[in-house]
Amino acid sequence: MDLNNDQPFEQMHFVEEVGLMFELIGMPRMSGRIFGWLLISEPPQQSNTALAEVLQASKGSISTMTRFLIQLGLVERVSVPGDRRDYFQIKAHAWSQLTKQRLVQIGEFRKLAARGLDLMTSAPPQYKRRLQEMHDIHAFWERELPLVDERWEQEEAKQRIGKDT
Amino acid sequence: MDLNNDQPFEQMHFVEEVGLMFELIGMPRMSGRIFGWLLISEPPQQSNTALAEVLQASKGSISTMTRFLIQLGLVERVSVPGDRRDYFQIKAHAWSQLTKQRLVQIGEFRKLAARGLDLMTSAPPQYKRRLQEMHDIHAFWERELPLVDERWEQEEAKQRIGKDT
DNA sequence: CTAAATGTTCAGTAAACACTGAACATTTAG
DNA sequence: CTAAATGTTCAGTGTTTACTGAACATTTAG
Repeated sequence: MDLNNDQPFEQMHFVEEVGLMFELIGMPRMSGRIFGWLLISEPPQQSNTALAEVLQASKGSISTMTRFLIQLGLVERVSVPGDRRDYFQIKAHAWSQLTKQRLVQIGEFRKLAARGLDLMTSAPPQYKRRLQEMHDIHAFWERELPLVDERWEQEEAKQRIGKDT
Repeated sequence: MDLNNDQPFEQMHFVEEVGLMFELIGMPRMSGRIFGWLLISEPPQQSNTALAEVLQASKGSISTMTRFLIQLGLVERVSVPGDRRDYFQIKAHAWSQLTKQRLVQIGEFRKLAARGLDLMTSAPPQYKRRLQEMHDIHAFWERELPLVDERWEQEEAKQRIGKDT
């Protein structure tokens, strides 16, 4: 393990754990490390160069992965007048973005089930149940997910009252 | 592309699409192919040998991936008296199983956020917002997901009335 | 018993993927 | 203009992962 940097061990451990978590859900570990560091860094804005140094990673990797995180909607690029460096920070409502992504996935699964049913029009009804269930549950979540997400946003807005912005 | 089997092109295309979908969500493509075929096969029960033949895959791969699907709770093994082959079929309520898996993941994210907040006890409050939001939204989903899932099971039970089992 | 059929395990291989580091592009300062 | 700083792209490399095929185990049939 290369600990040739001056970050407290616990912070780097946290970063590594977020990396492993991201890997678990099918994303590059390095994207998780970046996200992890952006969760705890002070200040929350960090430059490409700073990230490369803290995470002991190549510029190329950082560049690719920050773009990946931006594309996911989890991170945003911020620039400061008179400073040509780009800074990155966690996007507000990053997690709702992920929910929206998930919604697309659910839609794909529903469509796939529908296409499967098309292939089985002449099959006995009990053979179609598997696909029918797959179709119906995804159609159900496609309806419900946005409603729950909306409730979250209302609840969050309520909490923010009295805590300024 | 090896089409050295007598399955209609459209069925194999469907199988391949399910394979790609599984890959997209971080699972082995072959596990998706097996699941895809089990969605449309007639009958819904298929033996290890039959799967290997239809999908043009090795016995080893099929053996490993069926166990993987069983472990996920998506597929179950069924045996027939007087037939020593094992058969596999899609499990009823397979998708609710996946929801339960997802719930565990959400819990892990919430805990991770909590651990992050522990590292920042002495940081200025506005720096803690990122982690606070991460924590709160996951705690929210941890409460809501089981409720929505329960509603689905009720709705499904309603639909089954009049359609026998 | 042997032979055939079914299934699992695992070492080795092939393919996919993350990551590095160098070359290149662009901007800013002087 | 040049030099330094920042950022991107991409070919090559190393690692991880999926997959194959062979050896082995187990069951059934004859």
